[in-house]
Amino acid sequence: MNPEVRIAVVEDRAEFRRAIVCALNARAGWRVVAECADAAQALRNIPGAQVNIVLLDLLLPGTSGTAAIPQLKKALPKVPIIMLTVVDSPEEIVSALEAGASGYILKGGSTSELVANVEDVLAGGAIMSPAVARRVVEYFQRRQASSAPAEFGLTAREWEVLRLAARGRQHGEISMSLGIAVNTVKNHFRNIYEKLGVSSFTDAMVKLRGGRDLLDGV
Amino acid sequence: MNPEVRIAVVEDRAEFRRAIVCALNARAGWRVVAECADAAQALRNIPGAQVNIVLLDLLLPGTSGTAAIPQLKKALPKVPIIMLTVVDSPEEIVSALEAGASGYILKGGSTSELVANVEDVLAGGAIMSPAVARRVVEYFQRRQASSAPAEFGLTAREWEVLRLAARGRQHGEISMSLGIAVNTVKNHFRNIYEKLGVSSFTDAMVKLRGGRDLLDGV
DNA sequence: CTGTGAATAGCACTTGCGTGCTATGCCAAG
DNA sequence: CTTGGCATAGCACGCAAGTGCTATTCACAG
Repeated sequence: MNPEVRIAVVEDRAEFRRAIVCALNARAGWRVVAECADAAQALRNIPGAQVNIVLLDLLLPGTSGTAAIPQLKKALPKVPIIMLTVVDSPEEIVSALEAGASGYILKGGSTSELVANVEDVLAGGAIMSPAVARRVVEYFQRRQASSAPAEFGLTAREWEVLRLAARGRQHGEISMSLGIAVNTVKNHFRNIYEKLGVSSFTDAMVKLRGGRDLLDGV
Repeated sequence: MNPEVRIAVVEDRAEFRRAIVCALNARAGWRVVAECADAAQALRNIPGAQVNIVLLDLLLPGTSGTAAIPQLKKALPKVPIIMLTVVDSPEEIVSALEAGASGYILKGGSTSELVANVEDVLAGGAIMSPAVARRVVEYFQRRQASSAPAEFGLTAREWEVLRLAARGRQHGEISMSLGIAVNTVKNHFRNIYEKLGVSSFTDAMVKLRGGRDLLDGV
């Protein structure tokens, strides 16, 4: 029936990419017809390659994998995309699925699992490994009750700074309100970001809101 | 390590319940210690039965399985619940997961799959069969596509840009996702800010949220 | 047919944000 | 007493965000 399953692999780390490609090529009837190291290559090479399925890494140099999904989907609406990555935060997973990914697998599983997952997706299903499913479930449960504030270990002063910023104040205004230097405000943000594992104010808000975006309920 | 895995099964159709119970009891170290035909029975019998995991049907006489989840969770916060049902609508699946279910399996799979899924959940994961995962993905993608109409005189495109930013995306990522230039993204923000009478993204969020700050409800 | 508004895009520029690094004073736990 | 966490502060640098301005295309209403 299927003359051939044509696969594209997008992954920046060459050794890892090779390993995946080998595992996939080893299966009869499958062939990796496109290997790409970043999003730009992917967008250039994949549309013309007649692929049936795309394996896409999330952390790529330049454009992130998630950002590339909508464009890949626009060019190839019917080709399923599987995310294959080490990133397991609920927010990233949900973003990828919203963007159009059909599956999300964490690196670290065996190659036989990978092959089985690809089969599932080709058969019209979607796949999430148990670890990924767990993150998705966490996402739902947090958005439901936001019961556990998670208490990221922020100090009272850090919360104070955050509250003012959350009301639209900028660094200079915050420093005036609290009677401290702007540099100190910046240091508080620095420490907050580190504790939350983010690198921007907006990301911090999303994280503290349990993944609910800033327009939730508007 | 584990002296015994104690399981509860809630399912109204007796024959089906028997089949499940047999399959689970057949595994060494597992024992079904509670069989219930409806939610009321479940709430009466399960809390005292020292169970490690609950298999719960969705369609039950009287209270639905989903409605029973929060109460079971309140009595036994740490005991995972797996939904086992024929209902595969995205809304029902999402509701169950929001309510606190750790997994969702469609009836019709083999008993060996069932056993494997229970193992995954006991190991701390969450599980979704490919068919269920597919529904969840559909849910996310519809949620992203369906958009609110203009209430502040903002155009559809402007809302689209805002929503991505509200999830923590920065200008460059937004431009990639929408397939437009960064300058165009900036222009959209420019117009948004003018319409709202603000001059920063955070101010725009506060304004759109009716003055409620970004940490409201956290 | 023409005007208006939306979406697109570019360029130059300023400002604020985020980060890397260092440093001091304080206070409580060990 | 010393260690460690917290709050304080400074400086320099790169980059994202926001601003001012212009311009093209397209659809649609007048």
